[in-house]
Amino acid sequence: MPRPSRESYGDQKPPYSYISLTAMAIWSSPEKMLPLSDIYRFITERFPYYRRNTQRWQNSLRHNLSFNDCFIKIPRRPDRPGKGAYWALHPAALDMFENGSLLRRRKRFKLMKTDKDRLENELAALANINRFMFAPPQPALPDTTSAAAASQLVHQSPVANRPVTGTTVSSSQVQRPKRSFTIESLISPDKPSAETEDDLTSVPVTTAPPVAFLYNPIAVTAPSPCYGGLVHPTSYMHPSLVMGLVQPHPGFYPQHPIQAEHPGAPVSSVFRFSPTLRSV
DNA sequence: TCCTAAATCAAAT
DNA sequence: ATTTGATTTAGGA
Repeated sequence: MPRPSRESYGDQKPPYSYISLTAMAIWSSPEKMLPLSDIYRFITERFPYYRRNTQRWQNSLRHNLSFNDCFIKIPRRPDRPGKGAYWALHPAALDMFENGSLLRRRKRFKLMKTDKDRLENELAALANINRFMFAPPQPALPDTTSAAAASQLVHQSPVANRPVTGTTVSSSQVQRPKRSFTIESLISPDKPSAETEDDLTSVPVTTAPPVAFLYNPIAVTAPSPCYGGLVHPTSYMHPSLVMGLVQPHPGFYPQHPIQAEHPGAPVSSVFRFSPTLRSV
């Protein structure tokens, strides 16, 4: 007999809030993160009720994504183009339904402003690094440690890690002499110079960082074959926001291999230069 | 009934 | 596609 083998509620509205539906969709994915379009699909495929009035509920859904801190937007990797960013669950929000109700939580999941700002910076930094990794090829730098090696490594993506210039991150331009990128300068334990701290977000990006990109390691169970990596020191948020070095990078490579079991573990000062990559 | 999360409508980026 | 605001609806203690 025609029976919706699914866990379908037929045309009745499922007893789930948009937040729980979205969380389900995200959590059901291998990488624990999905673009908006896939969230829509997950819902419409399972719940016939949502095959109607799409304009209405999808607008509400989107409203939820950006309004609730439990959802974080992760920039799409340039080598995997598509529309929109990926949406993931904030690790600290994984238990937001512990009270049992998928209709209404006891309290909203909200981050303190300070945490929200940190998250914002981190994502900016990662997106920034992401850009470098996939920056269009350019004449080699005298000092580029691994431009050549970089292009022959991972995947089939056209990778080039040459400096991107003229990519201004913020308003207040800061004139500074370009100097060659050196591992030493990035991992050196000494303080990032007086002016650094407060001006990180307003410096033109001019230096090539190590080849890296971000992914969502919340789903990683073991060091990924093609990425060595370092857990971002300020990866307060996503156990998952991990910087994956695409290839062994002199001076950087696995000071601390990715350990899915210990995500977010503080590492070195390698990423001291974030949130904005700057000439050093 | 009260509190406030969630849904809705919709304008602005 | 995202973010934000205003307003209404409704879960559940």
